[in-house]
Amino acid sequence: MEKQISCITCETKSCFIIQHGSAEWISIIDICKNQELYERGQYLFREGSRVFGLYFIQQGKVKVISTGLNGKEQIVRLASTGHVVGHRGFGFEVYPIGAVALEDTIACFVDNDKMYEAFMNNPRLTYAMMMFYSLELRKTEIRQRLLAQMTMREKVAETLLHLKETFGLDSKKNTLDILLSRQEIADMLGSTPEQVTRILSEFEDLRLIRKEGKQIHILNEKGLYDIIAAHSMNRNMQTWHTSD
Amino acid sequence: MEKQISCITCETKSCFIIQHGSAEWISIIDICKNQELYERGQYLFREGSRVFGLYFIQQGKVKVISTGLNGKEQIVRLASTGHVVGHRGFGFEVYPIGAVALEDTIACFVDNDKMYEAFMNNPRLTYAMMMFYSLELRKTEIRQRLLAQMTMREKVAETLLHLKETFGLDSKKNTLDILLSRQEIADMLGSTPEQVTRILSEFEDLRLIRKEGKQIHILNEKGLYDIIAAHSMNRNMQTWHTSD
DNA sequence: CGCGTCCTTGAACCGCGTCAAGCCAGGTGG
DNA sequence: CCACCTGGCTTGACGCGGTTCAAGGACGCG
Repeated sequence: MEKQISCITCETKSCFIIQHGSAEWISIIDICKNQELYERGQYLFREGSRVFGLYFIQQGKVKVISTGLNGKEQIVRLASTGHVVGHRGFGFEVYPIGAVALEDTIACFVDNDKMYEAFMNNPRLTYAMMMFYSLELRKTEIRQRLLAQMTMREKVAETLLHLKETFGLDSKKNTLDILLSRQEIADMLGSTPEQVTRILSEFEDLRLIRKEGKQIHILNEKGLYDIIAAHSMNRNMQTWHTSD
Repeated sequence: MEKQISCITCETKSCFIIQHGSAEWISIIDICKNQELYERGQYLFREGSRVFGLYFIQQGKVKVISTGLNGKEQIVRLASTGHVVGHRGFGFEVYPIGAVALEDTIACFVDNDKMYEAFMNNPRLTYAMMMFYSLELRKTEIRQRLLAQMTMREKVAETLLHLKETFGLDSKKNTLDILLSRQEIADMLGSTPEQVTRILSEFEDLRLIRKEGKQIHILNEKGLYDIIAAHSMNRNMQTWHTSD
């Protein structure tokens, strides 16, 4: 797949480059009018609210959540610079999920009509978008197995590796370039803060990680990988990292 | 959304009608050359094999499986007459999943090139297919929460309701019009046959269901619903039923 | 200094997976 | 027609992992 799939004209000008390998969109919506700043903790959109379009994250980090059983918050996906958010609602009446900024975030909004127009005029864009959904579907499915069949130890190990892949490391040290509370990590796994703490402490004892303040420093990536591999055999998959 | 989205010409002639409500394709591929019969237990395609195209089920029932951790079989989706199978692999090298006939099944195969050609020539078809993927994504996600947060009791109750929605009831009685082994039900939940048996027996004691031979007769649908609702609060969602 | 929030650790409970034994039905062969 | 065997279903006992509850500690903030 070549890189530049299509240029659609927003209000002013916008261009999406689809990097098919990572299945994420890097938006060069530099002149987009609908740019907006969301502060930490602020909602881009809420679960159940009407769908007006898609959000392209230009800068920042976002968690995509959905309210699960007995009010538990489930983190469906984490997204950062260059990712699309809101596509899970595209074509529907209301959003099945909400999106919250984890840190100050700049996002660009493109409304349904503009997207639809672009899709109708450019089959290749539509096709690319379809493939994007297809990939999302696969990732979600991989994650599904993760939730269904892994132990907590494995889930935590997997999640740490996933966080590294998604957000990378702080330039200074190997600390993950994302700050999540125990509660938030638990929300990704469908578990509890206590359990997360326990397992992280265990990993620290095993010299797999080190806690530095609230940051996490990965000492032995292969060790984490082994924890999963020991039980799973096949992790020839990309990370599950779904999107919304 | 209108019903008839597009007619693409297969080798001979074929026409897909997308019923957007159910997000399933009813294929009227009556003259399609690539029709083929698969007997119970036979694979339509296997996990890891090359992707050549999509399968439209004209008659029968199919389970879509993927090999999970430590070799456990995970049932990703059940499909029956009018459904599409294989779209999870579309656009990729190899299938991430396999499909097995649960009973004698007639499926029609359409190859990648034909699909691609149709997509390029008909943006509305592509758009509709994209929306189909989008819906699949939602369903998979709902199922994700199910696996992550429900207890086994709730999962079994949910699955019974799901089976009823998907396959309906035998005309004679309220028995589910699908025959699954305990093992297969367990594979849908990421559990074990023993656990499924236990819970089904419990449900029988509660007069929620009755076992008639190998068939299951649902006596009190609302009771099953209550089991889920008691703990979940909001089940304002469609069934999760994902596809492959 | 005191308060709130989050993290940490311990202890008790319980759901569920595992192992093992018994049961029932269908199929086969004597 | 019965004896036997086989495979799936059922039920019980047990142990482990994980959730829950509760108490104490670390840190930031007014």
